[in-house]
Amino acid sequence: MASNAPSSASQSRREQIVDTAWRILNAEGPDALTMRKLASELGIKASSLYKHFPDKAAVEAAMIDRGFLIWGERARIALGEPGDRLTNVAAAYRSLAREWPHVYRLLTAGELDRTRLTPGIEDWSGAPLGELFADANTARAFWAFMHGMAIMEIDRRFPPTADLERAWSAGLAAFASTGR
Amino acid sequence: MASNAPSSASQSRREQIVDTAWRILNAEGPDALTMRKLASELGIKASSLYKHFPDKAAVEAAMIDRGFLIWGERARIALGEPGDRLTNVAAAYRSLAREWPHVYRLLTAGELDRTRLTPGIEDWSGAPLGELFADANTARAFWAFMHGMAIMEIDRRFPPTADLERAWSAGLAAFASTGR
DNA sequence: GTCTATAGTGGGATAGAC
DNA sequence: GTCTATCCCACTATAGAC
Repeated sequence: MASNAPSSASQSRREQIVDTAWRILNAEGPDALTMRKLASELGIKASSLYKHFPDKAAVEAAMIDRGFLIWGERARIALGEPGDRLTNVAAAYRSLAREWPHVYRLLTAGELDRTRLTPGIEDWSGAPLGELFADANTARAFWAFMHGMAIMEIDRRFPPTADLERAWSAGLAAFASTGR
Repeated sequence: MASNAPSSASQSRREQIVDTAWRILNAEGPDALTMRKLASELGIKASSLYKHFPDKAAVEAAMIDRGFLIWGERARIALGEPGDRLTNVAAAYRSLAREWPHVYRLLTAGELDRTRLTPGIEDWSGAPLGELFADANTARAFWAFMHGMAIMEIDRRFPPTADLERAWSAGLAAFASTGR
């Protein structure tokens, strides 16, 4: 799978910072993502970061922006692929969570300060789900199912003996038989 | 609804501490739950807490134990009530999250250090869900649906215009038509 | 845009007396 | 079981020089 998180083309300093923050969060988790560590990985001092971002929350918001962008792109790709669209979107969603579990939690856990995000990005990233069902309520229920499966998998909340492929299939079967 | 979190009978000091921690977490969120604050609400000094719990994580584990106990009790009550069992269990689950959102997050978000919990409490609390479906995989999918709905509601991830009652109903309808 | 230096905050936890 | 006193840590953020 092509990883579209760390772009390798020439980047602005801001993009470099977000890339590095993404990498740290992914590799070592949220406690490791400090302004000191972030600066250190970039070879500068923490105080220098404040020339590029007003505060730490702004760095995190930029990561969330990027995450929503990636999800929206992948969801649209999944809709265009051959086969069952529900299955394809679910597979794309799950693989995102498994690929970047810490980033996935940053994107989805807790309340969201939408004033710091690119306007409309959240709706844009979720729009493909609306195309899967005739009814918006069913689309939301399906979204909740996918998120529940994804977050419980990466948080290891299912019993170790659980067969998650089959659990996904069971949920997909339930929603497949509903108003589409 | 009877609130069974803060017991009012005579309590051990440990129980008093867990009660108070539960109340603080609920009222002010996780950042407010510090050992200093917890002690202050009890009228003692933070250092005294360490005579009752080895560290802060042990206090949190005791809260999680209590949360699982409450959920297991309520789920069993819901199974015994008249009407559709799927609907009743879902309503009990949702009301738990809405009643104590911060505690709900403590119970369900992130990885869980099971070595600190009462052995078996997690399985015991989740067992009633297994009785709702013939297939364990469908039960897990339904669990994920409920958790997704609950956490996204308290984290305010649905659009403000969303009708959550109808989204719950749509999901319940999907699972109702599946192998029971 | 980077540095040095530092302010300011708050937290978890321990030692030892009573 | 509670206290006082204290340690030690880590973090975000700012001021001002270069």
